[in-house]
Amino acid sequence: MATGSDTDSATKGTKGRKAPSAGERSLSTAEERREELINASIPVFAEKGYHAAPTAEIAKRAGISQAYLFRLFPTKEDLFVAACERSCEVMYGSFSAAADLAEKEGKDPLEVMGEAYADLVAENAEMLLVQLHAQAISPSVPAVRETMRRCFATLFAVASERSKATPEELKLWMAGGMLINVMTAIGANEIKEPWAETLADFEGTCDFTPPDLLDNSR
Amino acid sequence: MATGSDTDSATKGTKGRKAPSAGERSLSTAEERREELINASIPVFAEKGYHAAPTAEIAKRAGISQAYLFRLFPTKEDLFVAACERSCEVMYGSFSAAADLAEKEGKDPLEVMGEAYADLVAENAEMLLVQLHAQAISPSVPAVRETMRRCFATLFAVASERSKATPEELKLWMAGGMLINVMTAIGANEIKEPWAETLADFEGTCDFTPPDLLDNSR
DNA sequence: GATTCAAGTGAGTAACCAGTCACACACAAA
DNA sequence: TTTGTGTGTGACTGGTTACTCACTTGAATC
Repeated sequence: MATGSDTDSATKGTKGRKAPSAGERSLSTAEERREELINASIPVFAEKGYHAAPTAEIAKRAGISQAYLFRLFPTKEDLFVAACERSCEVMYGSFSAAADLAEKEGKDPLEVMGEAYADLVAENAEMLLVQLHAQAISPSVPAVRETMRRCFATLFAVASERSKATPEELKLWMAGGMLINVMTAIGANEIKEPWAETLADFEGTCDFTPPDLLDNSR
Repeated sequence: MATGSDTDSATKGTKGRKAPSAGERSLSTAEERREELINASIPVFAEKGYHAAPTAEIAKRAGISQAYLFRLFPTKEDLFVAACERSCEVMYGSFSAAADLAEKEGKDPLEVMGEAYADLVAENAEMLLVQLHAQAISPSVPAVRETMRRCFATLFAVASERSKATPEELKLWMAGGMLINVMTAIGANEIKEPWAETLADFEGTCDFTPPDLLDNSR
């Protein structure tokens, strides 16, 4: 209930139904509710994982009843898959924006995308945690596995198209991203020991490009 | 359903739980049982994760009652932590053995350890899946987070001592390991697409050493 | 007003699960 | 044989959870 107060007056399109006329409309469309539900579910899935996240808590955060949640998403799995897809889309968006920036400033796209990812994770760990949980349950939940496969396929495609990197460079770049994920999950940045400071230093983690490409950047 | 009917003798009313068979001791020590329990728990935790893994199933696999499980491990969390530690120890062992081999054959230790890890994961994905689940719940289960931190600290120390790699090389090596984990979890090796074939090719993933060190190997 | 349909909910239920408890048995030493 | 201690269990329980159902409310159309 903490959340949901700020989003109740979305009403961006409201084509067919509207007529708030000085009063706010009390009903949303199912599509709007689904959107709110996805947003509300991400913190809960991030914190507790798929199995331990109660649908009742998600519904409460979205400001709707649990019963209505199950009308909008017939199963909890459906909702989790939607949350996964959302977190993937956020990542694509972040990468695309970074690539635009790199293109405009003549920097190495892969490097800027890596920095963008480190920033995204630092300020919005929820997306990453949803992904980690999704990866972990991938072997036992086919729908989630398919979603994660598509996620990596798209991620790879975006990174490949927007940079001129070789497959091997892309692989190293991806590997760096995976390391960021894990180190963030265990909070390595809070640890003042050499191993943690080495592994949790994200400044150069995604900077796997040969030195000769890094003349004007940074 | 079929409560323990598969294990040696029926558990029901039969007094002797097992035929003594000529002076053999029929009771195990608590320490032995704990060991069996850890081994039995790993596949279950690997497949279902921490929250969805029922203690009853673990007990059944170990051939003991659920009640006794809770005498040996007061909470499910304790058991999960023990399973995590076990999977870490398996990894250390694999790395140490690989380093011995590399030392004897004059190869690059980091490279051989990477290959050993790829082999370990390929033939024993359970260890890796336990780790993946542990990473995912690290933010919300402090005991697990501590365990994972120690795991990475030890891993880093072993890799550092047994190889002459710089911190930066160790970081790249670790990142490669994280990529192996994720690609294995989503079964990327089954996918016949360029992105998957690139990211799931583990032969060279951990081979981040400069070319001048790779003269006699492979 | 009457009708229709979508949005939305309170009050469940059946299943499951971590953890408990009283009790039984195995073994060894006295 | 007794007694002490550790191994081991069946039968719960209290709490939680995904999902359901009968029902109400809101708004557009006839």
